[in-house]
Amino acid sequence: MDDKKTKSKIKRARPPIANNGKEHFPLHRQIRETLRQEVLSGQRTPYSELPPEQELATRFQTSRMTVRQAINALEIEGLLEKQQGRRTIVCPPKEVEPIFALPHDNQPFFRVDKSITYKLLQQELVPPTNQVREKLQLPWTVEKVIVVARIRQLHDVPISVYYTYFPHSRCPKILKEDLTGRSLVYVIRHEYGLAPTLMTHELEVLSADEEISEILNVRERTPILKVESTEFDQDEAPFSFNIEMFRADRYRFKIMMSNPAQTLGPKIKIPKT
Amino acid sequence: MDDKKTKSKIKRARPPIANNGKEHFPLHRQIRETLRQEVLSGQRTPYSELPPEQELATRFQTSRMTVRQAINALEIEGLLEKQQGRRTIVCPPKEVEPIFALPHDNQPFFRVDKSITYKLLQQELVPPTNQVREKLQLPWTVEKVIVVARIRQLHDVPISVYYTYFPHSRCPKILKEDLTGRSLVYVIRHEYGLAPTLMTHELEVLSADEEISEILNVRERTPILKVESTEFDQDEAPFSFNIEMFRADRYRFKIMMSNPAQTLGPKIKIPKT
DNA sequence: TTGTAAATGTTGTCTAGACATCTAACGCCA
DNA sequence: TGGCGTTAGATGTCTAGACAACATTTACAA
Repeated sequence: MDDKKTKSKIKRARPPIANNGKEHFPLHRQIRETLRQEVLSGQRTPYSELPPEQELATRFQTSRMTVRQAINALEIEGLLEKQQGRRTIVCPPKEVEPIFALPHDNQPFFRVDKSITYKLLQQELVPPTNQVREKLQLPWTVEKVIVVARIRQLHDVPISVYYTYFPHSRCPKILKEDLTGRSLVYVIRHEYGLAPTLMTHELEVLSADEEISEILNVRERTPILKVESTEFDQDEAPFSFNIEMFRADRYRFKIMMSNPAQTLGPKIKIPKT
Repeated sequence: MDDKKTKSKIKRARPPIANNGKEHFPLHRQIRETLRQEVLSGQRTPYSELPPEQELATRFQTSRMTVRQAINALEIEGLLEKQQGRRTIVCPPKEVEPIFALPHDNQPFFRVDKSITYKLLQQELVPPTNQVREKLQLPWTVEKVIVVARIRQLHDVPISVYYTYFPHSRCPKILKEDLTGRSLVYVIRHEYGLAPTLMTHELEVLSADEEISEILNVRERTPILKVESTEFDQDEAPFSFNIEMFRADRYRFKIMMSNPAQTLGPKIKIPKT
């Protein structure tokens, strides 16, 4: 778009003389909304560069710090992306394709094409934290659990990191499994015959701290969807506990479930939404 | 805690003379981490007041703007809460009790004690948006759908706002129902006998814009969990579409589900997690 | 030609202060 | 006692500029 000499008609928040007429928003807010509109209306396309902050400051007849305040807010919102030394660019829209799903048969599902890859972080015996001990209902005599930590990637870009904990007694050989390119769920189901009768999922939204942002290669404060799930067998005994942290700035999540009380009848096909 | 004269040992990011030793984080970052530690370690208790920004600036031997940069980041993170004219306070920890749940029988569930109340925003016939038309698979001849919009409150504090859309033909009397204090799900299930055979939920994390922040009475940019759900009957026909937006800064969400393939056996009790 | 150094352009950090706006406390008066 | 304007204290907005850190381009030298 035309980035030059389009002197704006932004209302000054605090006009030189006097103004008891209210009705004016702070300058940084007006700038923010102006820029937002430019992006949402399509005047600025994804990956296109914003003018330098100094130029925007001149155009809006304000100081650079005020422009920065507007831009920073839009960055947190996920509309813009900044990087020191380079110009600020417009973010692409969210992936509409739901990337993680619990389909109607309640088997956790993850897009299974070759574009999904895994990076192993950890696969060993560790002493359980209090949370893991509690979730897996471990007796006090148990001193170690198996932990498998992996990064899930789409086109080699990380979309989540997850930690899975098993009691050692249930699947001792997991430690030696080669998990490259295979869904952990698949291995558990098919090689150990462990299918959950009951699952619980707890969701929480948080913002990426230093550690997570480094692992997922995103900026700090990127919104994260944390999913804690526990799987139970027929005897109500938990056999795995998972913590997965998705970057929530780019992806949507989908859950499909059928009602057991009704599924005793004819089999149900899944309508395409 | 002792807020006075505790001169800090913060390393200056850009020392007066020269420093090629790297190893220093920006000043606002050091201040942020210092304050974060003070909160997380329990030195600062929930609802306690931070010292004024000017005082912190003096203690850290920096300017007020730099302190503000640190505090603003912690506010976005949900650790602090600011309000113009008052001192900044430490946020209470998140509600651990999951406030919204899909229990094992797949009936959406919401805490049913008297502490949950509703505020009606809208209950009328409207022309459907394209999204609603698509989700409800409405023929082109349908010109109006019923929309019910309500705010869900815990102890009279809003926790979510939701919009439910029905085809007019399915439950014509909804328009005249008194929904005060009653769960909409309850009415649909019991008075119209509509129970879903299949449900889909799509989750998305976003940050509160001006409209949402006003409805839910939170600051802009508060993290929001948006849940879009569709309910289908035995004939795979959708009979309701819902959009609910929860404030995600305070609450967790829980989903429990049993595996239909396994629940044909003896009845399952839900373990208390 | 290629590798490296310098220059340039951009965002990041920080300052010291001014004034606006909001809240709560104070104090006066009825 | 109760109501109300004033005042003090706190955060919000904004400026004009300086220097730092990083990415890219340019210029130069081997």
